[in-house]
Amino acid sequence: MSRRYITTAIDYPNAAPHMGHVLEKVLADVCARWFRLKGDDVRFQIGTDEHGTKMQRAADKEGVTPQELADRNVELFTGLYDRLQISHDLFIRTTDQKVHWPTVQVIWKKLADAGMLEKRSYKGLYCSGCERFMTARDLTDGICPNHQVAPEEVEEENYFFLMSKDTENLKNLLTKEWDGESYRIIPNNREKETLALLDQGLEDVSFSRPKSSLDWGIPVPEDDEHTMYVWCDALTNYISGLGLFTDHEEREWWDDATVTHVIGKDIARFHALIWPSMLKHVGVRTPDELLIHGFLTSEGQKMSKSTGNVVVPDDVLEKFDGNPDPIRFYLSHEISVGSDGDFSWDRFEKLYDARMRNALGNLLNRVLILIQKEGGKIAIPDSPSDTTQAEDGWKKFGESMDSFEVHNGIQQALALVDVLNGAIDTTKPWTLEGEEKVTLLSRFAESLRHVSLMLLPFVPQTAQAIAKQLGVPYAKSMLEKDFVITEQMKEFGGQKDWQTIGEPSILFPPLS
RNA sequence: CGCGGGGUGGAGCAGCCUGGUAGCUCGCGAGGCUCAUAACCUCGAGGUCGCGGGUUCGAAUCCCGCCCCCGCAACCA
Repeated sequence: MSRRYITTAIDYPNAAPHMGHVLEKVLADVCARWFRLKGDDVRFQIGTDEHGTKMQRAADKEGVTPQELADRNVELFTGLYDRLQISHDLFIRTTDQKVHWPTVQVIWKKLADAGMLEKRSYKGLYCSGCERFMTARDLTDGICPNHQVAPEEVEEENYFFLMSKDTENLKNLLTKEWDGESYRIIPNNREKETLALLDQGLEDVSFSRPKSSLDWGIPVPEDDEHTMYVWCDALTNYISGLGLFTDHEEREWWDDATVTHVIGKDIARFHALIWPSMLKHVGVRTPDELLIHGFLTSEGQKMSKSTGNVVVPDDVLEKFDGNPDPIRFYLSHEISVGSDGDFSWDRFEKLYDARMRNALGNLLNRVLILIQKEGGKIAIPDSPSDTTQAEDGWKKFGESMDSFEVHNGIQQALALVDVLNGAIDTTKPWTLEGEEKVTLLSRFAESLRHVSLMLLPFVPQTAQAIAKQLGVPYAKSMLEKDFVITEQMKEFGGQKDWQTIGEPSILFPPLS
């Protein structure tokens, strides 16, 4: 058995969560659930990054304190993730002074002791209207588009993290190894992109702001005049959640686990470069895998408030009376891991109808009703061809899932559904009688049991509903975190204590 | 010459790393079945895999050049 630590990016709660947040959490949750199901010891962490000027400004605008804003908005995230049945073990908040801050401050001190932090003056173009430094791209003809004024050149003191020292090391870490450690980027088309960053050369990174320009954050240890900027604060959540460098360390989840960070392409550079560099200089090993997902468009267009095409996740849930599985299914099935994808209501409804309702739900129903008419008994015959197919199916499925090609995994499960629907028409069980009929139908039911197990990481509730209708004895414990898909369960006819079916019912109702 | 991503039948995508009969979902046409949620199955139409060149016995896949879309991932969480 192996240990796995899976994390997502921590979300910035200056506004309500959108589909992009959901994509990432569902992807990570599918992975976490899969590894649990195969028997790994899994710890899964998500959270919120609550500091910074954006939060400060959003709070000022509303006339509340940043903490009040954070407390209020964080509930939008935790509530949504509960409704989506994200199976995290810890939700970490960067404003948590007990869980998060102590580790961060130790990290800072260790980086300082290692000679990796240096106070320098930073010169930039500051717009007093925006209250922030502007980059060349922010400006139109050198003028702030929001305030129609030219920003002034301002100089301030920052602590810089001397990352440029690690350029070669990081390249080695990502391509070969650094001190025997390697950090793999998944999928490999993202690897190329990230490595290109290295070729551009690495610059040192600003790690702090004067307190006068950034107050809402973690104070720099032993320097009252400065507040930590996002990197040291936010990235550290991955180990502060494990209590590293405190008296309640759970270090086995880092040192003796496969560590996988699930993040979006926008923050790949920080996770691929700054984070491992920080870790090395505080004497903590680097993570193992960086799983980078793409962005979602909405109806083929970039999601933005001005376009008005931002999809509110709760609207999607509401369409299905709070059932999280349709959206979990859509995101898993339609978006290739790592690629950009699109959310379209039309596509979403069609997929629900065609795949979930017609292919899967209807198959379950037709099989169960036929069995019910024969008395509801299950009698799975020995069948070498079925046995081989089950073995091959699980092998392929496992390979897809293990390599994080989860879209292939769910599609394989659905491909099996198609095969079964076809086989029913060919074998016409309704024309048979007696034992012949029961054994044939039992084979279909048994195949559906396998489908249900394969769907379990993606659509847990649905997978359990299928197993319950099938009457599989383990059905009631399927959603528990210690439920494991055993070798026996993966065998065709391996569930010896399964005798009768349950009560058939409509798995997915039609859309109104 | 900023950096990336993409261009595959009507629509949306997979395949490309590790060359070898072009695959999936939706849509369309014609049959079939009647167990089932007006569902299901079969067959069919529809593609010079952006363009040009190269490597190869063989290229959607590898190499070179070009065209067209999209993103910003430059201290933006």
